[in-house]
Amino acid sequence: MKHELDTRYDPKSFEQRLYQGWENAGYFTPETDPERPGFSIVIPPPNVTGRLHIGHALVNTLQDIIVRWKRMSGFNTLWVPGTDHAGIATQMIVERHLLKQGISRFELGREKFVEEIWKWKEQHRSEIKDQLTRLGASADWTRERFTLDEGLSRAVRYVFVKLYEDGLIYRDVAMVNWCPNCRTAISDIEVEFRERQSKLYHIHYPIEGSERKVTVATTRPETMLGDTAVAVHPEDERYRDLIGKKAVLPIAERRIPVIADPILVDREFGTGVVKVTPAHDKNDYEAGLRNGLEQLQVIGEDGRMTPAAGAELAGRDRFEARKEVLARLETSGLLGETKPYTHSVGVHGKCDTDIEPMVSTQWFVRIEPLAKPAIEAVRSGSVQIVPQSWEATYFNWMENIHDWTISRQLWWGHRIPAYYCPDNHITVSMDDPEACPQCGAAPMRQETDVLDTWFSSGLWPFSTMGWPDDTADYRTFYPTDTLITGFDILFFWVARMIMMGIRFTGKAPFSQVFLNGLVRDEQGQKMSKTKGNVIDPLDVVEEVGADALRFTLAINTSGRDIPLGRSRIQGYSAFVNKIWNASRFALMHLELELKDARAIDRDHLRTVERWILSRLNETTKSVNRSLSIFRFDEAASALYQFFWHEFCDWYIEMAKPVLLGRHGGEGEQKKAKRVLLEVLDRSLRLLHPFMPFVTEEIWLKLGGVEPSLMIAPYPVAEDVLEDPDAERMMAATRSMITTVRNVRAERGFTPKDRFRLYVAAKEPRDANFFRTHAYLLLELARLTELVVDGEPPAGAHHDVVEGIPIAIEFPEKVITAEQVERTRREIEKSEKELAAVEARLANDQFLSNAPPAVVRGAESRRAELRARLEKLQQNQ
RNA sequence: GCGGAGUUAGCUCAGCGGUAGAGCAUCUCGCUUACACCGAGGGGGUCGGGGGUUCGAAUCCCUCACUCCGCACCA
Repeated sequence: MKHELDTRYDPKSFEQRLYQGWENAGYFTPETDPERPGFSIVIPPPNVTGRLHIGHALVNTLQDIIVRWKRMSGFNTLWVPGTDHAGIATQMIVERHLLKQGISRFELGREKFVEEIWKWKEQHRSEIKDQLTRLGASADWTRERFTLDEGLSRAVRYVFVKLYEDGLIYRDVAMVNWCPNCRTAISDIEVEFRERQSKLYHIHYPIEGSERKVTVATTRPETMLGDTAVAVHPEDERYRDLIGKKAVLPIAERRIPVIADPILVDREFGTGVVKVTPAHDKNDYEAGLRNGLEQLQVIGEDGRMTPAAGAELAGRDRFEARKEVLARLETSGLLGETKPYTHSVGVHGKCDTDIEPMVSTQWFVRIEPLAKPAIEAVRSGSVQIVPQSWEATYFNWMENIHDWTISRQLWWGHRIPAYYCPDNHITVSMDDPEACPQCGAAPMRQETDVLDTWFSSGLWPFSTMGWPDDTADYRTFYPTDTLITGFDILFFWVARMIMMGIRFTGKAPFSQVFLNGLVRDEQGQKMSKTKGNVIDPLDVVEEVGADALRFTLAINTSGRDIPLGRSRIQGYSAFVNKIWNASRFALMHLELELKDARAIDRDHLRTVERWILSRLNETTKSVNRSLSIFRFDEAASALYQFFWHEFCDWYIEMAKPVLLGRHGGEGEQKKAKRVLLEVLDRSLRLLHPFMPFVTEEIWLKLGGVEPSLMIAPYPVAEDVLEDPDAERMMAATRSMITTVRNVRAERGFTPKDRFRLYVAAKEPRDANFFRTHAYLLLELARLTELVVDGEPPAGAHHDVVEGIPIAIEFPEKVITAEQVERTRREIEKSEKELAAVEARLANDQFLSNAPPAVVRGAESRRAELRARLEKLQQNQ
């Protein structure tokens, strides 16, 4: 029974059909059996803000490779998919979207606005699912989760209440990072620092009752309106006499004290005088607390000046106010020197707005008690970070961690389960309280703030498994095994999952973390819409199929950033095409189906067949090893190298004489077909995690026992298949063929010209091999005759390959200039190497210190070089 | 300022103590009945500079230079 493949590789004709088949058959859904060896992984939930980009394609391809590999390797495998509500980001996008239609969220009100976001979420969630489907992600959609799901929300609430009861969550007044655009507090890590060309302004503050002025320097003149002191160093002789006096704050005309503060002021820096604005600068805030200074808020939550800034400036934007303040200082002659100044400014990463340090009441997580065990988990190796160099970064951050601001003044997210009674007693509990447990008063008002989105994603590995309930999923699949994600969320997400996981489940949520790099364009530039160098993964899938994209991503993943361009993907789509065509060739000749094929009897195989099985075995070994250490590049390269350059270029070509009936009998042909089937079958299995679609489409035609390749066993190396002897003979045969082709071209013959080859095999075994395998050389090297152990005529071209002398007899003596030059260079090169090897072997230190194997290697290399030189010289 | 990574063929990278590699690009020849998204062959590198350890260094150590990425600071 013959199965054929279409002449053309057309991924569109089968990719979606196959995925549907897998999903319908339930292959993505594991059983909940705690007894079976399990493997689980949770997706880094993409934000429901929009479509997936190429970075998502990368991280999900890598997860799918591992997941498919583990599933085929016999593990009860679960990959949990899902999405993140992404607090600020989603709220911002939907708000902008509605504004385009002329609707403001404030008109809509909280409830209606949140409803709008839910609609948006549903649309994008399904779009994301569709995209992952197109990539071939074998995730269990029956277990899909969303961070605002009922179950996950319960986990969030449980954790909040627990941490509050344990004293690890507290509410306090503090200086936080405020985004005037988003009108919410954000945590320290959400602030990004941007280098900016700015100006440093010097401002003179007159001293009351004196002619003296002190000069301060600032990049933010508008904040001077909120100054409540001027500080100098207590031991600074220049200003010592001013301590305790008053300075007159220009414009505001307020009197503010000159104070001494050794912590705030560095004598060496600038003028040695610092303006102190406790309400709008972090250091000043602390100095204010130390010195009992007033906090005067001159910039409001909206980034506009408050009435405290003076009637004329109130309501003006902070940057406009800056210009105004400068103009006024200029007229009053109190503006000093203005210097260009480069410094970093903190901005909100999501909207690029300058952060305004602001004093406000917020909720915080006391982080140190959580961080300590999380540091220990990595230090002890119970959580392994790959590549390991990230560990240093992890420790550095975790050891200097600050309390985490978790409240957000947003509408979209988990509302904080804290309730205030009319007397402002706070109650935090799992259930909504009717009346105040402390004073009995009612009604209770729930806190309007929501939680930082990362608070819920920090629970993802166990909240998705049904925790805090003791569910079958939790027992079977938690802790998860591997986490694959981008290094950019190591602190945002990975660290928090480790902290929360250990605190609440007593176990680290995963044992290995693979951090992948950033996908960049071919020039190594970051991809961005403004640069126009973005690659949409779905466009690529449309063009060349998911398999080519996946393989390209995998073969470029070593742990560092990945340069990616269209031409690169094009290159690997050629490989997929090659697989298709080689399989097509094989299927034209195969008659047996896999399920009817008997085990291969290795003892009766030809050397070529033993050789390709040995190579395949080596490939199998290396692919499994590489995947186990996340070297996707190594695994993919090994497969590429084997399939294309060993299987296609050599094995298939060598099998053709037998398959096409030009050599050997029917018995030989049967054996060759059996091996061809074996190699194709195993290759497809090995390739499947990387290219699930094309391998499945072909493999289904091989008639295997399993209904799908994705649930067929992954190959494991078997030592019996290793065959150094066959490898040696094939290396010699290949070298001979290459040498003939080579010399033919150098001497100006065309591929059609045929010659006689003399092989001087000393060992009877070798001689016998070349006699029985003469057909290989005759066909592939295009010979007229192969003479084993005969005397070559004068004028033949001599060489030595793999220690075996050979000679090529030409019909006429043609020596091209190119050939002479080439021989000269060959000789020169060999002489140089021989001199080096001889020098080494003459060195007693080398002989006594180097491992015996290395010495032996050098000796045989010397023998080979000597023999080869002798032969090459005959060619001159 | 602290920490990390990088500097290998024209490009993008692998190799990390024992004869310099891959993919792409380039050049020559070939449409040989799986594949021109192909086949065969060629050219191309003193492995960033300098020092050291070693019988032996692209590979280990020191140092310098440049690039990138975190974190901190920034009157």
